[in-house]
Amino acid sequence: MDKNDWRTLRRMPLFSGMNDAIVEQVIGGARPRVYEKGTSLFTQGAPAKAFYLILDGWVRVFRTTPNGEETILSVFQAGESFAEGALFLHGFYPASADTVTPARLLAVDGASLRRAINANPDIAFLMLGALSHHLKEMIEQVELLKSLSAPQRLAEFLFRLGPPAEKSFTVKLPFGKALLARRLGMKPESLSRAFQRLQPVGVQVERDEVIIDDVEKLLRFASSDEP
Amino acid sequence: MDKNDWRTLRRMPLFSGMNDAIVEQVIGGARPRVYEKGTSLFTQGAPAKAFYLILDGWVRVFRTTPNGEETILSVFQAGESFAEGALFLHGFYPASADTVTPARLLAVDGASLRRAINANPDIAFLMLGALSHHLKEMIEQVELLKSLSAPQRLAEFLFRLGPPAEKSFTVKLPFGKALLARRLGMKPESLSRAFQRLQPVGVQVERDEVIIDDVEKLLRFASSDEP
DNA sequence: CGCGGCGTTGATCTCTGTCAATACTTGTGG
DNA sequence: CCACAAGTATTGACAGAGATCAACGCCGCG
Repeated sequence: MDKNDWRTLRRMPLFSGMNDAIVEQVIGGARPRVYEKGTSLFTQGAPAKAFYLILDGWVRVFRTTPNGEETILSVFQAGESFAEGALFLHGFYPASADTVTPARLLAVDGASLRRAINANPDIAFLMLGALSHHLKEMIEQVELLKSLSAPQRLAEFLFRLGPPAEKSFTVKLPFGKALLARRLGMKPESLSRAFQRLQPVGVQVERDEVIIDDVEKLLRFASSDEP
Repeated sequence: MDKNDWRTLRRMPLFSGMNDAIVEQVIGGARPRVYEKGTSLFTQGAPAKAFYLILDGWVRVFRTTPNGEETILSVFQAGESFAEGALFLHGFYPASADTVTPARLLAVDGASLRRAINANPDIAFLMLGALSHHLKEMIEQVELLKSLSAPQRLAEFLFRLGPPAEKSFTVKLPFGKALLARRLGMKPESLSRAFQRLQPVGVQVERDEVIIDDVEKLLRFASSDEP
């Protein structure tokens, strides 16, 4: 774990503005481990052992429905943490997770996290903050699913991808379109069509490069009732 | 606050199996207050002052979309708590809430909750548990929205409404059908039709009374890929 | 009795999933 | 280096789900 890793950790929402001492107390003796693409980290229903901090790569969290399909709940990247909640539930992971790229992760043991919280109540507030953040994200996802059309959800997603307060910008899609489609609650075919629908609003796609001409216009489309 | 109220509190998921001393530390000096139907408790974007415990009645949590519509996120009943997360976010409620029936609530001040946590770390674990629980609920809602049809979501909901391990049962719908429809992410018209679709699976509706003939069959319908 | 809120029903239209065919990309082995 | 195979993305035709708009029925209430 080098200097860069520590910077990544310090910048994580989980540790918002805390010093290295706190970070060290939380991660305890955890050492970074490398996972190859497609490695399963934990499975829905398995005993909850740890939560994870991402140093590098992308991770996908999903649920397997009774009839065997996978529903993507979220996709996390370097600098984010996940599965904190599982440790305070009733002992079992409520979802599964695996890596979608090669990844380097820190797995923090549940028992040692509890010890850290007891030793230093500040850490409790960090965890409460992280959980609240995840909760807010899920709340927003529910709102989007219930109130917006597929192209509008895509517009929302692209908007959040861009730098704040830019009139126009270019981004590389963070992960494959098949995964993106399911993350947004639609089929890959619908994602293709959603991109087409966004052309009149100033969105161009080439491979995994997306050009947004007019953020204003994009946002107006996302929140209009006339799709 | 009478004996009954204390029993309600002790049974809340938030306080799972804790004694009155803990309950008292959490609620601090909060006194129950009566709200008439339709009273707003807090609004999206307002400074987060408190979280709530429901002693009586029903509460609806929703977000107002940019174009003015309301999306229902959850509906809570007596014995449940909500808005804990807002206190650990960045100072603002991410959603609005109001009462859908006359209600009696306990509002626990954010500042005093923080003091309680610092005084007794056990309380931190209670709050972490409550937040994890809410997060899990939202996760499940996302899964249902992404993977099931409207009638299937209704079937799921009815199933959870019933007593565990009964072959057949009758329930009164907990709230109006218009609200139920939006809670399930559909329009009232679609809810009517969803109920019709459930007749062949042994579901009969009369007013707000629902009869489930065969729970097994209902569940099979909810998790089949042939709607 | 008539009125207003709530729920249902019907007709229609749009969106999204499905199925199938076709590029295009990437990787592999000859 | 090329040919081929496999995975990934797009496109088209179609069917079904759900939204929308409008009308009607049903209660409860003044």
